[in-house]
Order: sequence, then structure tokens, then C-alpha cells
Amino acid sequence: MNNNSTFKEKLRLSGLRPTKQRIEICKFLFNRRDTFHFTVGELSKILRKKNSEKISLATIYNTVHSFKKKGYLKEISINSDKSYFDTNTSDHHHFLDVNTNQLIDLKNNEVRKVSIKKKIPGKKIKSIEVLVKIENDN
Amino acid sequence: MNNNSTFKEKLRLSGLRPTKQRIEICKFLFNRRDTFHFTVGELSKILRKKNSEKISLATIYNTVHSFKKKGYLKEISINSDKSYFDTNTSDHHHFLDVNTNQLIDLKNNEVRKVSIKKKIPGKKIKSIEVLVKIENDN
DNA sequence: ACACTACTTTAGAATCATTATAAAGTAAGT
DNA sequence: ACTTACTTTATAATGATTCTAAAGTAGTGT
Ligand SMILES: [Mn+2]
Ligand SMILES: [Mn+2]
Ligand SMILES: [Zn+2]
Ligand SMILES: [Zn+2]
Repeated sequence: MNNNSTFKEKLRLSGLRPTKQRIEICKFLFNRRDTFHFTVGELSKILRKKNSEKISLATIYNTVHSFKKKGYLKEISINSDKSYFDTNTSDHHHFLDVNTNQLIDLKNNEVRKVSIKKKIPGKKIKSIEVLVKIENDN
Repeated sequence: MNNNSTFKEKLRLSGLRPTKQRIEICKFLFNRRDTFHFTVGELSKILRKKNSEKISLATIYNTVHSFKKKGYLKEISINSDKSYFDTNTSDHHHFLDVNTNQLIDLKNNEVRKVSIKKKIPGKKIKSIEVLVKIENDN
């Protein structure tokens, strides 16, 4: 279980000053077992309710981008309306429920290994991601 | 090879009036052998150069969305900055060159069948799409 | 404890893709 | 030709994201 002081340490080790805003965001994002998928707007609303002192939207954008750059968050493009972020930074796949717009992680062992038969000269594969759109079964 | 009158017919059959704007857009988008991936902004610029009389950006948005609704175009989300459209409306996969931001089609037989082992109760699979990010090989 | 500096937060403005509005134009049916 | 519903268009509005620049703070050294 992570507490304030371990987050402080981790932030410092990443070259990020442990401000109270960043620590709050860390506590919310990283003290969880399951993956969390979110937009910056959603995160902002949730933190607004949860916390006494508000964190400005600009700071949440800054922080989320810093965390992404440091490799603690991953950006996911499922919809061009807004950007989603993912606390699961490993290479993994997703269900997207088109009725609720909710993302669900698919562990790598829940998808048979994807093998690509085509090669592009001068290019190498960086990542392979599967998006499975699901809908109500009726 | 499609010409103006076949597009007129196809538009009418789809319940869309064959206006000169729609016919121009059809001629540009659908008279081609290979898949074309584009954003509305790009399409607008290209048509501006190609054509004598300009088509307003609003019309291009309207038309692209109509064509999508009728199933003649597919929307692809690879980047939350802007939306991409695809003249290949079949279920298929993509390479995304992260250096150039270019999309390349992967035919279904170029990707070994993706099999999903996990089921979500009450939901059924609508589509399965693979995005393979590639980068310069050096 | 104090001072200094670089980093951070913040409100508000700017940007940019996309969508909405509503007036003028046009296709199709009578 | 007349009518009507559909379409195009300029323009404004929206909304997510980024930028700006001023005020605040963490880390460092004295
Ligand atoms: Mn969309
Ligand atoms: Mn992006
Ligand atoms: Zn995920
Ligand atoms: Zn394609």
C-alpha cells in the first residue's frame, strides 16, 4: 500500500517535485489494484468532489502529461472526441463497450498472440494493440 | 470505373440527393483502387486545389458524416487530436507509422486470426481491430 | 532561519477541430 | 411552374486541449 511518503520519494526519484497536488493525484490514481481508465475531465471532476482544496484543470493536464512522459500513464485513442489515459502502462488490449463507452482491460493471455505477416521495409514494430468493440447482446 | 452518372445513381439509391458537391467528393474518394485514409481538413485542402468552385468545410463535414452513416466510409481513432476516415469499410487492421503519422492497411490475411478468450456477460463482439504501431528501424 | 533559483500552480486567454444555426439555394415530385 | 424537403454555406458556438504569464513553492546553499 502506497502512502504519501512513498509517493513523495517516487516523485523525487522521477525528477518531479512532490507537490501536494501531485501527491493527491498519485494517491487517487495509483492506490488501486485494478486498472483505471479516465479522461482528464473525469479525473478533474472526481478529485473536485474528493478533495477539500481544488486542483486547477491546468495542473491536472500538466500532471497527467508529466506522468505519461515518465511512463506512469498510457494514453489511449478510442475516440477522437477526447483522450483517455490508462493506469495500466503495460502493452495490453481492450474491450470497448460502445453502449457505455467504457474500456475494459484484456490481459495479454486473454488474447491469442497476434502475429503480423506483413513487413514494412525500414520499419520495426513498436507495439501491437487489439481493440474489441462490444455491444449489448440482443 | 465510376463516372458522374453512376455516382448520381448510387447517391439516389442511398437516399442522398446527387448534388455537385457530393458527386465531386465521390469522384475523388471512390475512384481509386487503393484505400485512402484522410482527415476532413486534409480532404478539404485537396479538393480546394483540385476543383474550380470550392466546397465549404461544413459541407465536407456533412458529406463525410453522411457517407459514414450510409456505410461508405469508416471512422478510425488513432489520435485524439483529429478523426481519420477510411475508404476501406471492411473490417481490417492497420499499421500506424508513428514517425510520419501515416496509416497503412493490413489485410485480414496479413494478420493471423485474433481470438479473444474472455467473454463479457450480456455483451457480444461487434468488431476486432488491431493497430500495429511501427517506427524507423535504426 | 533566510535568500535564491528553478520548478510548479493557476486563472484566464488562445487554439483548433468539430458541431450548430439559420438563411439562401436546389433537387424532385406535382 | 409550384411546392416542399433536402442541401449548402457562412458564421457562430462549443469543447477539449494548450498556452501565457504572474504568483506560489520546493530544494539548495549560506
Ligand atoms: Mn467520434
Ligand atoms: Mn495525441
Ligand atoms: Zn487498459
Ligand atoms: Zn484502412
